[in-house]
Amino acid sequence: MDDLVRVTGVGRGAIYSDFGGKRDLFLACLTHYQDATVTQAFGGVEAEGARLSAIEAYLSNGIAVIETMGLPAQGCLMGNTLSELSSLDEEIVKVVRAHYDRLTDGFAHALANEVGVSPTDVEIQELAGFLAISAQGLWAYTRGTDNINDLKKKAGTLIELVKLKLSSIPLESDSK
Amino acid sequence: MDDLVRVTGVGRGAIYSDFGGKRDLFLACLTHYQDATVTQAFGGVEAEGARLSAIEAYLSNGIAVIETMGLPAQGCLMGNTLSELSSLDEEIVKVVRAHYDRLTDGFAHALANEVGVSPTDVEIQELAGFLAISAQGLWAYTRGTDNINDLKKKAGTLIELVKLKLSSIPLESDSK
DNA sequence: GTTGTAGTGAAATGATCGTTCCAGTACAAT
DNA sequence: ATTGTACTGGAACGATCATTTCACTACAAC
Repeated sequence: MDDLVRVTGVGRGAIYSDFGGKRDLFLACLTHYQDATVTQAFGGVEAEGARLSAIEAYLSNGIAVIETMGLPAQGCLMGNTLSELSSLDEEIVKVVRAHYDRLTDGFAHALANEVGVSPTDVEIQELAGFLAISAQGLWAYTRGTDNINDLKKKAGTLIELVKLKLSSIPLESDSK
Repeated sequence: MDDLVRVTGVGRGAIYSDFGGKRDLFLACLTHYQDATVTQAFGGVEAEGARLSAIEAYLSNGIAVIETMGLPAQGCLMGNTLSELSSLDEEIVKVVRAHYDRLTDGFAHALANEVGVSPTDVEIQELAGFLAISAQGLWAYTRGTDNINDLKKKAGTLIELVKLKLSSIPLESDSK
């Protein structure tokens, strides 16, 4: 709280009257992170007509941002929150779960477009959920490394594996 | 610290004389976690002659333990620590990095055995590093879900993708 | 100009927590 | 029996921190 007062230049009283307290402030941060940061970074994957290239762009853009900010990075607020959750605050868990669902839906959307099947396809859903987990794992990893090329290669491997899997789901599509 | 005194039944003074303080205690916990918990869970992958089946067992055993302990789970201490690292304590970062390296080496060892190539093979190394990240992502995810079947499917997808990739590295091997 | 709203700046409160200290106890070694 | 070691139980200290309160200021509305 002291840090917030110092960094934002906003008075203590204003913070406590605008938000209820520390926990509510944090919840508001989570929501704002979803609306602003995640939408900014992930919106391309959720956009109409997005395909595998949008997923590639999501990863490489994320890594590019990290590169300009300098390693080690800060990771994803959602993933960090999930790993810090000791007192399992149901309201906060709900927000984090919604994030994973959002990632999964977005990935499924783009993957389905790529292959030309329904986003509700079981294999697509499962692959999308897996992508969400691996991506979160990657963002967590950025907190501990200082090797940007390592990061890029790992993202590349993720995309490569997804492509391999996609090519084994050949239905009514024209694939890239 | 109060919790530790209450739960362990060890006096406060003893804790502070045996370990230096809170930070040193935590570092000792990290080291002990490596020696005991990780070795217990991951030793099969590191064992001589381990192959892909050992990796499958590592994942399914981990999920089985989680199932008996009940969801949501606690995740991996190394991964949790990495995500909680705000004051980047170099000594602690070192331990967490070593954990990722250990996972990567272990995976590379088993993957190389599976395919019949050297563990230093570039593609094997990259796939192993990717496995480490995805596995950590999976353990983090267990902190937020209560769906054990979802977990099992995600682990299955990870293994499936690894198999797909392995089958594209056919050198001098007899594969499973 | 007055009123109302929103914010500042700083002090004060109360809780939490890491750490230290010490008197007393259990017990093994000699 | 005595000495030494290791530990307990609990008090106490000091720092940190979330939260509250309040006198004062800036400013828009009317």
